[in-house]
Amino acid sequence: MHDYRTHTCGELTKTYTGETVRISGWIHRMRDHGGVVFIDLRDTYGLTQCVLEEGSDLIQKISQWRNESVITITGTVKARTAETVNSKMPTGAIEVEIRDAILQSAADVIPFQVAEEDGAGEEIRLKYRYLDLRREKMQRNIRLRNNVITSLRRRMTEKGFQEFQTPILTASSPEGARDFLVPSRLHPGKFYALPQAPQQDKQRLMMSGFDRYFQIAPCFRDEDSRADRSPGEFYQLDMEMSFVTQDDVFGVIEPVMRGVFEEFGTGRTVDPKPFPRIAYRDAMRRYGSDKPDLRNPLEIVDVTEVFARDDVEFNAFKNVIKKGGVVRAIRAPKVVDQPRSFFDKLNGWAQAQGAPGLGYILFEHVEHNNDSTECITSAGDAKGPIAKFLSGRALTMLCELANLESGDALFFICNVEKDAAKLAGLARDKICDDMGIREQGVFRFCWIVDFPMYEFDEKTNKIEFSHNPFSMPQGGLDALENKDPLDILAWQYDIVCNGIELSSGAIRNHKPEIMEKAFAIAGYGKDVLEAKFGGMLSAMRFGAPPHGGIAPGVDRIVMLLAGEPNIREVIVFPMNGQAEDVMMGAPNTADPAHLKELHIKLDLPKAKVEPEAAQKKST
RNA sequence: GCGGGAGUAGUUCAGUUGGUUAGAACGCCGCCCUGUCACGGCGGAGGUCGCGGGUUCAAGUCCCGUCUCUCGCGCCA
Repeated sequence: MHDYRTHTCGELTKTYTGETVRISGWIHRMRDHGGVVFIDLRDTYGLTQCVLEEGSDLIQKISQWRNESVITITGTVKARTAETVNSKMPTGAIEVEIRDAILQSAADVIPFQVAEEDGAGEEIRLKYRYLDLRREKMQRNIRLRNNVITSLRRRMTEKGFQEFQTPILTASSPEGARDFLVPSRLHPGKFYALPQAPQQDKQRLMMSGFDRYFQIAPCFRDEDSRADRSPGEFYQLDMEMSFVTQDDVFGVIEPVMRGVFEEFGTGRTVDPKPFPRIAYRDAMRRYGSDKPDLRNPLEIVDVTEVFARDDVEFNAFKNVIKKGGVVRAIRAPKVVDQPRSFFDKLNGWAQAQGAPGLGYILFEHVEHNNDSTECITSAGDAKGPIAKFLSGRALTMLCELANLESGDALFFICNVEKDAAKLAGLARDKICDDMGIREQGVFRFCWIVDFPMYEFDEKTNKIEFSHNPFSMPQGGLDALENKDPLDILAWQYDIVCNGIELSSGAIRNHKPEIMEKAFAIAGYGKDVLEAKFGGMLSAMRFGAPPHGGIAPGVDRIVMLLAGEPNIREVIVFPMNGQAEDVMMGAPNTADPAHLKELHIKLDLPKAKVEPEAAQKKST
């Protein structure tokens, strides 16, 4: 018989009755009835009830073992009597009568409970992550992650993509996030950078003629964390393909995303229609966001023209419009029966966001004309604090623009365009959740396309790349030479699911002359370009195929599928919000000899914490 | 860097207007219990109320400072 197990804790059923088996695992729970003792033994596959019958000479020994100790049990599989069957457990029809038990590893008293969700805080869960990971939910999440990654690999491989490994020790990229640096021993004063993404590597592979690349790629960015952004490092399904247009990239990745969300959606559905494509500018106008959650049925409409009319007296908006501002409206359907507090709370919320308030008009009665392209309302049918400032014609225009029905309300936001769009976007989500009308049980995908190539940076007063400087501008060199830079669009796209940005991608620029011009517009001379991207430019001069790709975030995909609001719930050993691994003690000091070898001298800021307190924390 | 929330037993939390010995559940320890499966019963131990200062006859509670965690903003091509 095997030293540790003949079966797992998830597999024994009635068909094994009478067999002598050996199983190993953790003591999940113990129920000591004095004469008879039950042990739920747990491994990653399941739970099996083991029983010590009355009179067993093992009772004395075993009843002293603590939960989470690792033990090996040898015994006989017995069918339970009808009254004692537990139909909630897959192994609930049997139990193992213990003949022998070995304590493989005794557990101290555990700092939080493994067998139940006791609500332990994240700090302590991360400190004892190996205990936390034993819990059912974490086992399920991490297994899901593994299954998702396996599925992604299979789907990409089936489409003819090859998986590559690209360097971890690589060069700093001047654009984008902060790099993690690694000092070089052989080259004093020089540093490697960890890749923020294998962006240039995958382009080099296309230039190497490999045609279809993918990788479950580790990416490193030294930026602050968020609930959906793990600190320090994360994984992407990175892919790139040659001789393709934007449609070709969508044609490959859309079925992969759809497939994996259908495969692991467990009842949640994906709309069978192609993912809608929304131009960036439309997304900002209609949803106030470049990552709209399409489960939210509310849309934003521009009603600036109504408030600019001479027969509208609302000067609070008029004065902003005169200075170039816009008015955006959100239609809230069928809210006529909402209590006054519904509107007051939203107003208070808007003020907390820094807005003067959230004006609204409640349209009690709206009549549609026969041809149904027009609707009318009269002043008496419009209620709310700002209704009195609008003429009947203006109110009718609002009805038409927002396609209102009787009982609907419009909420108004007025500001310069960028701020109005942003607040309208937030208000759109706030109103949706207050009304409780966000769609449940679905994954709503969309593509955001036609991102602008450049944007005006108000801090530096300069034109900057708005996204990836390697993207191909729509219209190519001609557009760069002849259009207003701020009007130039890029072959740059995002994929969004339920309001979470899963990925950015682009058709890349493969022509050195376009690259030079693109960088010149952003104020970078040929020398800068040559210094920073010399290798890439050079590769472009030896026959570079047109190519493009995308890189969906694996952690975010798993997070969505697991239904977790926090990305750290789907990562085995995440760092905390301060990018520390509290269990491993990373980052940590280096000993002087090691630093010397790396030619590094420290120039530390003044200590923020008393040394004593810092020491207390680290123990 | 900025803003919100939190910090009380091993864990999750309660703690009134500032007023007796700071409580509960789970966990832990001891005893009892022959069928439970979140077993049950009895008893017990366990607290620098994050830390420092202040107000007060009296502070978990009020004030100031500070640290930590978390959410958001900035940042994240």
